[in-house]
Amino acid sequence: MTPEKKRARSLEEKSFRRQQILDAASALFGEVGYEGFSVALLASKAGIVKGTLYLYFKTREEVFLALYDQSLNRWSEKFIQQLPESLEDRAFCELLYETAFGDPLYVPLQARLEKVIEHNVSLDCLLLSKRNFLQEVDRLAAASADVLRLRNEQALEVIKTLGVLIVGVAGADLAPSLKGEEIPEDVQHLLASFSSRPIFVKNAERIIQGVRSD
Amino acid sequence: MTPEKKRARSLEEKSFRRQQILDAASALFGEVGYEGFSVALLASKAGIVKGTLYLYFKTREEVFLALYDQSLNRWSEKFIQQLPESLEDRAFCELLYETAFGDPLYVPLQARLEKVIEHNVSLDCLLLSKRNFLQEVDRLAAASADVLRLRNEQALEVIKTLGVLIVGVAGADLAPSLKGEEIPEDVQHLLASFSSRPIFVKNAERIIQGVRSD
DNA sequence: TTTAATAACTGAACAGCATTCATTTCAAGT
DNA sequence: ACTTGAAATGAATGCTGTTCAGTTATTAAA
Repeated sequence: MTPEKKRARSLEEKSFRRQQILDAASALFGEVGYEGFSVALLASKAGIVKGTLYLYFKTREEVFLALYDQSLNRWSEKFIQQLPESLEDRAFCELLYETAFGDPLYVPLQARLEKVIEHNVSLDCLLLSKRNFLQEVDRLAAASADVLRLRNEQALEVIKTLGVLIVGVAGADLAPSLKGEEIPEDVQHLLASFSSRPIFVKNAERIIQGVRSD
Repeated sequence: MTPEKKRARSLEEKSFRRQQILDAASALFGEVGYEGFSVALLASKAGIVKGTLYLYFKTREEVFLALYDQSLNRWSEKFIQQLPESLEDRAFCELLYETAFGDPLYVPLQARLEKVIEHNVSLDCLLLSKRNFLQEVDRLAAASADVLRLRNEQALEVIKTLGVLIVGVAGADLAPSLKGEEIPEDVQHLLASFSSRPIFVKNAERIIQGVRSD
């Protein structure tokens, strides 16, 4: 748990310690999820005490925001890297879905970003995050424009809209907490009809086609 | 604050008291929003003490869930009632957006439903809520089928998908907490380009057209 | 090598939260 | 008037994120 006990004096050491905390947070999130997450657990996982955490992050939510920024960049990178030269709309949507939902942090954090995380964060952090977001959207749009044979402006609209759709379908799937429960037939059927993957893929396709034919 | 001090003995009186609490919760939510909401405030607003609240709701989130169920029914009712005999796709989407976002509770609660509220709620309450949801979706679909000249199955898909889109765009608008802050030009521009209304209307239209031409 | 200054780090304390439960209080039935 | 059962209470509990006066490791100076 505590690979480094030395104090962080230089800027380098400090940002290394900061990243250590974020790595611990990432691991903890994977174990207990958003709801089970606590500052006490994070501190213990990172091998420091709670007080030290607040030297590196002003609030618990700033940890999540930093985690979100990293997860967005990681996903964006991976998605762009996997994009072939050309792709059918359908396959494009499937790849986007798989890579986004494949990331252990991106979708859970994106889904809670505006309504939960951003609510307890300094303006500085928020602006930093928004600018990073803007940059990644631009990168994604530029990469997608070629693949989908769209003008850059159109690709930008596609990326923005599919981001919105991701958030929308993120809530659709059954909460893991209910996985073991006894759920009656009718409700089980309802939940199945809201399965996120087909909803996303089908409608993402419709949106791309809509943008293309404008 | 305390219009009724008498004890609730009969089932009627109890469900009346329950509704009193929900009304107080609704008013409180309007004043302080989701983040500012607390059980202590709610109790004081309802003219009872915290302990009494827990005779009527097992958890804080069950209050929100009950509030959500009512808001869904209220919005659905209002939307259906305002539907004319026939409507262009665009106007249909606009009406849906206006009525949904016009309700003071529906969108804020729907946006937090799966990722926050449902997390601390008994299975009974959850099933009740899901069944109510299913029923309202069916009502909405039936009413929309005529108006949009779609088969019932198609209308069902449209309603389900637009619900997802509502959740997606719900996070898009600027948090009210930042309304007064000094936000730089570039970020302001970014946020403006994510304004929920045009995104919803435009893409809802595309989705309806997609469903129609399947 | 000893001393002084700096700031990273600590951990106890705090205020606020949702939730619980032994006790009190009230209204209906006898 | 008395008994009874359940509604209502409010103090207590255990948890939360956050703060800060004090401690200690580290570097720079003497």
